[in-house]
Amino acid sequence: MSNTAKNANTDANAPATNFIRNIIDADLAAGKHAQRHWSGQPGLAKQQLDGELDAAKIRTRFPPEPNGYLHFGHAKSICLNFGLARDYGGRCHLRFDDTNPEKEEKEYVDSIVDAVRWLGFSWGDGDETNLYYASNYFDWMVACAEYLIEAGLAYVDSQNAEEMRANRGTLTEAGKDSPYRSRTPEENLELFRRMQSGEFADGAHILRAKIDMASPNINLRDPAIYRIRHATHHNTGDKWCVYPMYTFAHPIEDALENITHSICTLEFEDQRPFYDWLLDHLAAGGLLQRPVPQQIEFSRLNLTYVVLSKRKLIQLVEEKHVSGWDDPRMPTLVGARRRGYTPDGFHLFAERIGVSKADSLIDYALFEDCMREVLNETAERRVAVLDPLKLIIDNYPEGAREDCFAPNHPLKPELGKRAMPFGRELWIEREDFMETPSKGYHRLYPGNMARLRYGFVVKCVGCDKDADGKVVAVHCEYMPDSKSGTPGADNYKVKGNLHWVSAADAYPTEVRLYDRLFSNPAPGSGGRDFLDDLNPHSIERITAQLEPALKSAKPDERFQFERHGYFVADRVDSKDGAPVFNRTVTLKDSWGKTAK
RNA sequence: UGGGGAGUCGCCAAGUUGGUCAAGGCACCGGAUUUUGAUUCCGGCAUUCGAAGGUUCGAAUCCUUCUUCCCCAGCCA
Repeated sequence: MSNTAKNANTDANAPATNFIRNIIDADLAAGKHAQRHWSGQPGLAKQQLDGELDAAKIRTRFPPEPNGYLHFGHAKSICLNFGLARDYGGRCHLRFDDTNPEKEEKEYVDSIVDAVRWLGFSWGDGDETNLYYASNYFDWMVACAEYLIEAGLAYVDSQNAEEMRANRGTLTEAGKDSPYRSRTPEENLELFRRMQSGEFADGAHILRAKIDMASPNINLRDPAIYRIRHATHHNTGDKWCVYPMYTFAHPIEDALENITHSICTLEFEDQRPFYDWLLDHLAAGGLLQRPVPQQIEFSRLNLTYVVLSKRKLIQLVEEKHVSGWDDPRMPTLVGARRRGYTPDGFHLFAERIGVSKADSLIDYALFEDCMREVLNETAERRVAVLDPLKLIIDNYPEGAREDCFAPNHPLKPELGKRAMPFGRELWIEREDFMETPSKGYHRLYPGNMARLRYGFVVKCVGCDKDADGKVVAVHCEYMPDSKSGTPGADNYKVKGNLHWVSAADAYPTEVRLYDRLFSNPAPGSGGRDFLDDLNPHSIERITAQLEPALKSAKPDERFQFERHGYFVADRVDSKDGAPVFNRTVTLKDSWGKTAK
């Protein structure tokens, strides 16, 4: 058969193919990167060439700016970059792109390291390698800048910001050359050195690449590459008062680190010509090793019912629409962790959404389904009554108690069973009783039989109501020979199956029922303020009655509360022996859909 | 009006050397199993690939025109 390619594509275990993998496959086949040398550390060509051939087949990198918390969009990029390195026998570097001292903080560095680790990735051998900072490359970057100056490819401009903007032209009109554009290399070098020495105020001068002020691509109209900033940097302190721009710094960072495939989002596509221009000149000058890295762009993640823009996320936190960056409703990784979402769920999600260059809006249901899929496999089952209604078994002896046994995981009998105390008075869900049942309802209603899961079959005989007509207790009679696990228990054929908790043994505690933060699939669409689309019911705090075993749940421990969904013991608010729970995601509910 | 990208089922997304190729997932709709109305399991779900022309024996894949959407005028990244 000659259709192995086809079969590879239909193999469920094969990683999904995408345009980036196609590029890498082709590069590998051509041996494009096979001759790169690697000294074990980032460095200029001279240093790298002294090293061995790079053992890493490819090198990718995840390059966050440490100026905020990572969110779901970053998770996509992390899974992509680290996943590619893993699958191709390569390395993925964690690199902090910290070239702007005014925005970046150490605190964010730590939280980003945590988040990437939480997702299950590591960047080197023993985590001590391949964790880099762009700010550690400043000496090399200055060398690159000075090379450009000497080669007549960069100049110091002394226009102020407004003049520069005015002379940049517009989308349809060419820009005008700066009056300082023709300074000699000697003059430029001297000025650039004086910029470095701290002689000038912020904004007095700026180093620009000398390309073409009439380029139809605005990014090529002599882009700024080095600016004066008298600011303390989180990593380099006060060593520098000039800092490179992203445009200039990023390609060099990639090249110094032997990155083969520099993957970024679509908005950087226009900058690729400069990326290539820069690296080609620096390689031609012998500063950087060839082949130089290749920038590849993919479309960023958009999710229904979610906002991912940094500005909006900050606004949610600062205006207290959420409790903080780690609010379980936030699409941040710290929020996801508190919510109970799992790293494996993110991996699955990243795999399923794929990678392409088309603008996309992923259905949040897909994300939730991924989480359910891994949680269904991994989470132990427990019982919780979220909206308690008293069930009294009239024919069960007062004061009597016995144990019922429930499997911890229906798919994994090896996880054993646990005892659940059973007694005359139980808590059941209010919605598991209807005085006058709707069509198709097969739980408790007068005259109907249903099984108390893992316990007995009971027959509903009536209910008690208060003065307002509200049901306050349900009465039933149990069938003593129907106990789950005993011979003959299956003689009773009932459709209804409800969960319950012994009232005398229950552990009452707070449970937060989280739902989507926004009620509109596209928050803020149609010109509305996105805050107007906030879902007023995104959190509901209730006191639930849980089975006693749940009292010893540890923070971050995840469970399926049967018939409800997946819950996690909150890592922040749980006390020892007194956990509170967050709902991660509900179970699918085909009845709830049709019944309402 | 300049430049750069993208338009394949409700949502993603394979396919891009033209020939049973319209994969797969989510959603949805059936039906079977089920002590979670969950899971699992079967089955259904694009004569059509933004539109219109053209080339060809044959096109989602080539050509032409048109159209819609996204990004770019920070000394942010």
